[in-house]
Amino acid sequence: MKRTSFAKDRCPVARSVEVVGDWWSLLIVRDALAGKKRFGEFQKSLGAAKNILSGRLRKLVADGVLEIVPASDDSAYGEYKLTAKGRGLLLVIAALGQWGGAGSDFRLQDRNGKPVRLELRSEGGRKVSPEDVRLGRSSELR
Amino acid sequence: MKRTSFAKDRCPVARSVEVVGDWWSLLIVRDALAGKKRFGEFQKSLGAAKNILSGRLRKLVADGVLEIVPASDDSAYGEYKLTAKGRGLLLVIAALGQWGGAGSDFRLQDRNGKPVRLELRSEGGRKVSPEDVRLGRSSELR
DNA sequence: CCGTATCCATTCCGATACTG
DNA sequence: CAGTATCGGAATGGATACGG
Repeated sequence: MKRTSFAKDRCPVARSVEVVGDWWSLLIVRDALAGKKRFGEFQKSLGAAKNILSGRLRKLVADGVLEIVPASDDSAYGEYKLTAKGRGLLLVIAALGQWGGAGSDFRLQDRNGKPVRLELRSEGGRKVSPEDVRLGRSSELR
Repeated sequence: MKRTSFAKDRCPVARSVEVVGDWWSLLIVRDALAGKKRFGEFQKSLGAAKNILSGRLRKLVADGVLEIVPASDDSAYGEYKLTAKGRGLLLVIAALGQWGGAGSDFRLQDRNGKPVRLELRSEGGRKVSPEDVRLGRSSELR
């Protein structure tokens, strides 16, 4: 009676959910994208118990989202850094932020501080509204 | 010793996670976006036990992601339909799909069947790469 | 076919104490 | 500061049986 795993699922959404489809992982990635690196920073920001934070960080490292780099400054301990794969989650975080963000202070900005938004574009670069988008046939989803 | 809730968190990512930050909810939304409407369809597609599927559906309805509409064809039972808010999750699903989608058959397409992708654009409509995007200052995140 | 109710195993979470 | 160890309670997940 094990928990069903979607790791091998053909649907990429399911595979993603397997990795970041829980509470803490996404918030950890959010903080990492915001520049946090140290165990203590995450703990303070998230308010999670150390044991569970420890477990999540380990899992994220195992999944290739984070990596531990020796140390930037002093400490004998390493820092948690997003891998390229992990940085790819920016799109997911951004989408969640936009969705939950009506009337909030969430912001994405480019290097010059200009606001950035997520958009759907079709091949030629034409903007597409969500109502006009379809997922592939169901058979392609699983 | 209750589970901490992020529903009131100032960060929209956290609030979103509160609603769809679990396994099943996102997959249910995925299926709903793909056109599934009936209890049985979800159950078959997800392989989830009926009790937990029931609970998730109820929660998603309570959160305004799904609604129950009388019936399209025959049955005395209703169908689960995405609300406007729920359809907004397409961006999230799309992001997850793109992220987990290297070499898979996941597709988004517009009405004409042309492929659609998620992109980051700054104000003027200029494309921005993920590496060039920053989240607001940490203080804005929580 | 659409759920609800029950039972049990597992996993998760929070607090705290402890080590280096 | 950065974790590991342990513990109790809560929520989740799976199977199955039952009722509309």
